[in-house]
Formats: sequence, structure tokens, C-alpha cells
Amino acid sequence: MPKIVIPEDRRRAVSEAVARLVSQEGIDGASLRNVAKEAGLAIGSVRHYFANHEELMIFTMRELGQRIGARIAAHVDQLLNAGPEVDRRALVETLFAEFLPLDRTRSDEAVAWLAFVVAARTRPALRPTAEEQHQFVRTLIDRTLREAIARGGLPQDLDVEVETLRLSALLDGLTLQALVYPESTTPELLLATLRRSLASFGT
Amino acid sequence: MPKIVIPEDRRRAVSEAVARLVSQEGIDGASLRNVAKEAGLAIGSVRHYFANHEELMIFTMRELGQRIGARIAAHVDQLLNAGPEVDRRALVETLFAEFLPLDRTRSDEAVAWLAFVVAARTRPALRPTAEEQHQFVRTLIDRTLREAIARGGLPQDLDVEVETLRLSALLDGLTLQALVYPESTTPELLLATLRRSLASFGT
DNA sequence: ACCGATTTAGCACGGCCGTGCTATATTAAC
DNA sequence: GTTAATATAGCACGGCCGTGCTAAATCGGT
Repeated sequence: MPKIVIPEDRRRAVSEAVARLVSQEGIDGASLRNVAKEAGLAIGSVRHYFANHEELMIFTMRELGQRIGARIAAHVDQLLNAGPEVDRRALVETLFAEFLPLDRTRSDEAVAWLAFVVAARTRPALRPTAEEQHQFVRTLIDRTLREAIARGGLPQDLDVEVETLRLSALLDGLTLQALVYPESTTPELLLATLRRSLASFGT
Repeated sequence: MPKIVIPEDRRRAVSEAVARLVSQEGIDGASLRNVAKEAGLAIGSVRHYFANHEELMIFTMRELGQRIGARIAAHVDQLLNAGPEVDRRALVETLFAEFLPLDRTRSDEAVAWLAFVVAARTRPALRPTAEEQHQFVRTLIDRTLREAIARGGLPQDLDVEVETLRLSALLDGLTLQALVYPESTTPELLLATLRRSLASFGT
């Protein structure tokens, strides 16, 4: 009977160490040795909870995706539960603004997520998670647009497929630019651009 | 007096080998040993032309950026030299479509470029090149918009800063999605989305 | 043939990596 | 105190990395 540890908690703590390292140093920075150090453990301890390095990366990417998704789901709930006296546009804007790196937490997560997504191109094990999240986003936008059309807020002849990609790509692009060129891509500008783009849907 | 080699040509050939490897295997794939093999040289030969690995990566990123930029500049020329009887909108669309990974060559280049840009976050030596290219794109969009406004093709009160970011982010986002999720982001859909977005500028 | 500047080539080192594997520590239950 | 399942720990190996450095090949000019 050993030290009492909740394996789930330990796994989560280790994966958070991974995310921090990926955020700061890129995917390469998350070697087992570095992760162990960042988590305050010996490498053998890290390896007790994850069969190998790949499992650690997969688990971390999943955790990250779920954390991001949970924040967004909260906004989706607000939109779904909104009464008719509410400004839906503001709720929609707030929902999609949640995708943008507007503060430190979201920036760090977005950086790590971006690194994982790009790595997923050459690491097949990461692909399923990337695909799931991508599908989640596309589906969310698609449904939001269809609902707005049904409510008469958007034109009946809107090309939902094109507009879904347009918004999804804009969010990705804004995120990428904010992360890579932060001096010329401020949070205020991000929001203004999102607002402008959302406004262009009704035209 | 040795073998006759044009150093510039050799450097370019080696950097092309780098770009291929980055495209196929990510930044990690471009180790000196892999590059030497891909270029059909011994590692010593590669090292004769580049002081170190970092110089090789910087040079490659520059070459890539210039290659992409040259193709775009050709379209800019067409737009600048266009007479009044020409459909400027079509020329503008073609110009910006050049940023999208619509064929194999452009996809390969875009993948490599994306990998370099993301790596630039943690490799300071790559930052200047990323910044230059980014500036080039933003400036190009800015000038295109201002020109269209001056010609009366766009509203006088257009927010150029926001619209510049909107288009630039869209291009980045479309590229990222086409590269990472190609099954759901076809070339036709890319073009339709670009066209739709350009159309939204006059509204 | 000799010379020398350029080109080609690669050994060996220290460093870091992931992983197979072994060993020790821990602690509730008995 | 003993037991045993769990947790902590890390050695050593083979592999790959970039780089310091040395050596040989090349070939036009003399």
C-alpha cells in the first residue's frame, strides 16, 4: 500500500506540465526529462502513469482540447438558454470570441494547441484529436448559422458551407497571427475584426 | 582548383532539400544528416556551404519566402498594369488566391512555411524572416484596399486596419485548414470562401 | 608534374532522446 | 512485524543530433 495518489490527478498534473513546456518551447521542449522536471517528479514517476512518450502527448492534447471545449460549451449553453429579449448577436460574438487568445490563459492554450495541430501533420497518433476538435468547431458554427437563418436573423440563401469555413478559418487565422505577430495583432483589433466579420454574414 | 560548382546554386539545391524534408516530416526532419542524404551529398559538403544548422534553416526560410513572394509580385504587376477595361475584382481575386494551397507545389510550400512560422516562435533566428513576410502581406492588402477606395470601388469609410487583418487572417486560416484538414477543405471551397470574403468588403 | 584554392567527405565527441528494465520506498491491511 | 500493491526513482543502452576538426579529392593554372 503506497503513497496515496489519485492517478487521474497525477496524470492531469503531468499533462499540464507538458502543455506549459509545449507553450514555451514548442513540441520539442516536452521531452520526458523536461516534463519530469517541470512536474517536480523523477522521470520514472512520469513513466509510471504513461506507457510511453506518445501516450503522454496524446493525453495532453486531449486534455487541452477538452479544456478549451468546455469553456466554449458554457457559452453555447448561454446562447441556447437565452430568452427572446436578449441580444443574440452579442451572445454569438462572445461565444466566438472565446476561441481567440484574448488573455494570457487563452494565449498559452492556443499556442500549445497550435503546436499540437501542426505536429499532428507528421504524427498520426495526434490526428484523431485534431480532427475531433476541428469537427466540433465546424459543427458549432454550422448550427449557429442555421439557427440564425431559421430565426430570420440571416438570409435564407446563405451558403452555410462557405460561411462556416469563412468563420472557422478567420478564427484560426486570427489566432495564428495573434500568437506569432502579437505586436501588430492586439486583442482589441482581434475583437473588432471578429465583430466586423460576423456583421458581414447578414449582407 | 576544384570541381566547378556555383556556390549559389549549391546552396539553393540544399535549401530545396530542406524544404522538402520540412514539408514531409516537419522541422525535426531537417537534420543535417537527413538534408545531406536528401540532397545527395555527404554531410561535410552541406557544411561547407552553411556555417551551421541554424544558418541553413534561416537561408531556407528566406528562400521559401522569396519564392512565394515572387509569385505574388507577378500578380501585383498584373493588377498595377491593368487598364480601365479590365475586371479588377477578378485580378484581385487571382492575386489573393495565390496565397492559397490550391495545387501540390503551393501546398508543399505552404506546409513548410507554416512549420517555419510556428517554429519561429521558439527560434528567435527565424523571427525576422517571418516578420518580413507578414509585413509584406499586410502591406499588400492595405494598399490594395486603399487603392480600391480611391477608385471608388470600396466605401470611403472602410476600416482599413480591420479589413486588412480580416483578409490576412482569412488567408492564413484557410491555408492552415487546407493543410491540416484537407478532406474537408477542398480547393474549390477555398476559392469560394475567398470570393465570398472579398465580396463582403463592399458591404 | 606541381600547386593551391575549392570542394567533398566523414570521424569522434558531448549532448539529449525514449525506452527496457531494475530497485527502493511507501503504507494500509493483517 | 510482515505483506503486497502502488508509487517513486533512475541506470544504461542504442539512437540521433550538431559541431569541431581533419583529411582527401578535384582540376585549372603554371
